[in-house]
Amino acid sequence: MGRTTWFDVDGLRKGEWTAEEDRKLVVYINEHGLGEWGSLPKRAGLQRCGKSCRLRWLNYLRPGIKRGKFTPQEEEEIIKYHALLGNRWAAIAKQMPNRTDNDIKNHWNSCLKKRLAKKGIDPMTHEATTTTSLTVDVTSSSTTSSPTPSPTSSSFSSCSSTGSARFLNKLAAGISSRKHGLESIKTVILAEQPREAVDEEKMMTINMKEKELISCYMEIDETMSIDELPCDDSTSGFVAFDDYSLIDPYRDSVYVSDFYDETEHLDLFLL
DNA sequence: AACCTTCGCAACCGCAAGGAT
DNA sequence: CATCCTTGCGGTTGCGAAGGT
Repeated sequence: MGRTTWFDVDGLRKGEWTAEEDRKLVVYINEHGLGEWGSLPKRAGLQRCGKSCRLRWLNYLRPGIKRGKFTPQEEEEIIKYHALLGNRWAAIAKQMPNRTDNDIKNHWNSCLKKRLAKKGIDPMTHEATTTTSLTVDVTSSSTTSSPTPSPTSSSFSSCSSTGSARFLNKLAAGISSRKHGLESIKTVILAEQPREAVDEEKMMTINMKEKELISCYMEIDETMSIDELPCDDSTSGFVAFDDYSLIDPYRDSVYVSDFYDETEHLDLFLL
């Protein structure tokens, strides 16, 4: 199975990889390590573009890749992480180190998405399609009507509420780093919003959201040990995503605890 | 047996972010 | 500061296999 082989205008080979090409790539990387994909093909004696080599290595040749059928447990994991992270396949793949993002994405698109839809669950919101979907947005007027938390009713969506998630994440990052006062954080973030997006009503909602976020953030005591962090707590709605960050799926937000101040960690969640 | 449709998956493409110059 | 280059990501496509009629 695969694509037919052809050559582009620069004489670079496209389409299916041969066993000989795979061998050359593996031998070269084993000898010289990763990096400099642009010049790698020439040095490895391959008539491919660097991008193609990189993809082949990451999705197929790299050691430790698990191939073949997904187990029910893996499928459950994908659904769980998709509910939290949306279509961020690379982020999901980081939680499942033996599977590639491409593999996960393919399995989701060809199988899991349809399966959820058949069950009456919206694959994007992970909510029952028969009930009204509640998606938090900075434009929403009410912030007090979060649904009863349950692992399958998350409204963490990467599409319908991208703006609000980005806003809240940046705010959380700003608070977390304590580099700026709240007002300056807000000013910076609002400057990034499209002009028409910041009307008076939205400002009020943002202010309300800000207070809500701060109060939520304060629930995390910096003196807490990792084990004491809220985890799948039906009262708070927090889900401990890893040792240092919490997701509040009902507010499309991520909170990073204060004792971990490397903001790059938060990048995983930025939409 | 022939044809059509769906599935599964490897690979491509365009875009964006970040670093180097 | 601007431009170029590299790397990484997500959406989409192409195509053989499998299944259905």
